[in-house]
Amino acid sequence: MTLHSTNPEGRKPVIRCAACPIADRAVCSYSTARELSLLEAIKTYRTYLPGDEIQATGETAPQVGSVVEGIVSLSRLMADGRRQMVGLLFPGDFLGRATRETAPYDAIAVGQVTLCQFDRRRFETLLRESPALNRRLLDMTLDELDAAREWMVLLGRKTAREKIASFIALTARRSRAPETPEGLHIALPLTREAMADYLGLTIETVSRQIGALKRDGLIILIDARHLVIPDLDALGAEAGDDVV
Amino acid sequence: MTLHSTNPEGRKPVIRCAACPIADRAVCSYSTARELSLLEAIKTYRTYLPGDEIQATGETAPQVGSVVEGIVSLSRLMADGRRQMVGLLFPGDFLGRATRETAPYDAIAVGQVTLCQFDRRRFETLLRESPALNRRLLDMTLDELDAAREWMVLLGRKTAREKIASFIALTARRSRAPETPEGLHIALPLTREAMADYLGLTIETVSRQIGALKRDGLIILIDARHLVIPDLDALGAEAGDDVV
DNA sequence: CGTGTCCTTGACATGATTCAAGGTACGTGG
DNA sequence: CCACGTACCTTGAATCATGTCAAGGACACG
Repeated sequence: MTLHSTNPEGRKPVIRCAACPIADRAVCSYSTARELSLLEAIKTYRTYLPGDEIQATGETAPQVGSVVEGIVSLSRLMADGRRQMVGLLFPGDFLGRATRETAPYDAIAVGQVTLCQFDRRRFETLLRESPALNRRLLDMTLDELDAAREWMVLLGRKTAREKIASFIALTARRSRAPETPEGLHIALPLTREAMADYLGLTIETVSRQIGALKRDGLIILIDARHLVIPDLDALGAEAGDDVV
Repeated sequence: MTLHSTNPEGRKPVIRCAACPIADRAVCSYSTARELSLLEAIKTYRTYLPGDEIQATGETAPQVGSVVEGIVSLSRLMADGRRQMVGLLFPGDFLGRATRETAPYDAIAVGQVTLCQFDRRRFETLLRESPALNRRLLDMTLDELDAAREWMVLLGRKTAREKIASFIALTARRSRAPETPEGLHIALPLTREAMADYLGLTIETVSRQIGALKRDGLIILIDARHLVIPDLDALGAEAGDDVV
């Protein structure tokens, strides 16, 4: 089945697990070769275009799976249109909840996304028999919980400037940024609007605070979505985190 | 943590699991009688006084366990003294992480607290062999993650008035409040300061918004810590949540 | 009583939002 | 190839919600 459509959205040929780029971080990373072959038998790949809604609030998802490429945002929309992002999934992260049918937030593709998906019920069956999958899922959920709690501190107590500095520092950590003589070169994966929704700000405030960090020499803007961090420690100091 | 021999802080006689008030909600609620007897063999009870630090940020906890009575707050303290609460544990909730040695936040007793504790390493041994415990822990962690994400929406996007209304409505839901002819009668478990830390506000703003809800007839204050909700739906409408 | 903790209220300051305008980059159709 | 539309981003001025600072009240406890 090596048929590609012109549209990048849709099903894709299955990659062998042995060659999977996220094999060391994904939900299957504790699994034995035998278990991998069971997973391999039920997995399908699927790609989404930027802005595609992968799953809507309250919608029953027939599939769960791992993010292989790209970034997925999880966000909650209030009745009057206010939106708050509640999570950002990077490659290796798990999307969907094996033991729940629905999720109380929207999953939206940020940029182009490839997922390695499993039928939810078949995955759940495997889960019931596999301590390795169970344990891995628990560990990943604990990591997500830690990340959510760290974000609660940011949302509840940090200033706009600290929020922006935190986000840029986080991006630098998450994307192995190439180091040049001038500093770390990073690409911002989100639009100003998505950043605002992640940080609990408006897009104007995001724009102004990025401008302020630039004026203060903490970042060097190449264009709206690319920048250089001359001194990551100095930027981190603006983020208001105590040493962890 | 010093162990006082004087009541009420310290070790307590072990209650039989069969008579446990949180048996239906705790981490052991999926377990068979046989497994319960294994847990019973390693459990100890311990009580804490209001304000006691049950576990400090980064401190290695030799014990994990369930909240039996009282409320435990989880909070993060920033270097300059700003504090953000990142979770509230009610009876039945699990404190501590079986697969991690430390936690990045302080656990503090709100009011008097009784815990049913297990030695972390022995608990982990049981966990490795028990699908029921594993599954229950995963489900509870997913619930905590949902709660954390709901709180992110509150912290990032709600107004002070919505935050207060949300908190009072949450308290009404969590504590089976007695219904009187005038409405639901509830006790606020937190001081103004703790509410402020939970909601990402200052204590003055908390106090003013409670006053505003009172003036608008949405709540009737009995004293600073006790109030009546004449119409929970009306209060809920102030909380800014869409129907869930 | 006096002292400490918790809570409330007022006056004022300020950080972030809102409203408004314009700029840049990019793709599409004429 | 250019004009146009659209999405994304920036900037300024005014407003407003919330924080800050300050004072005092209520209550419990020794």
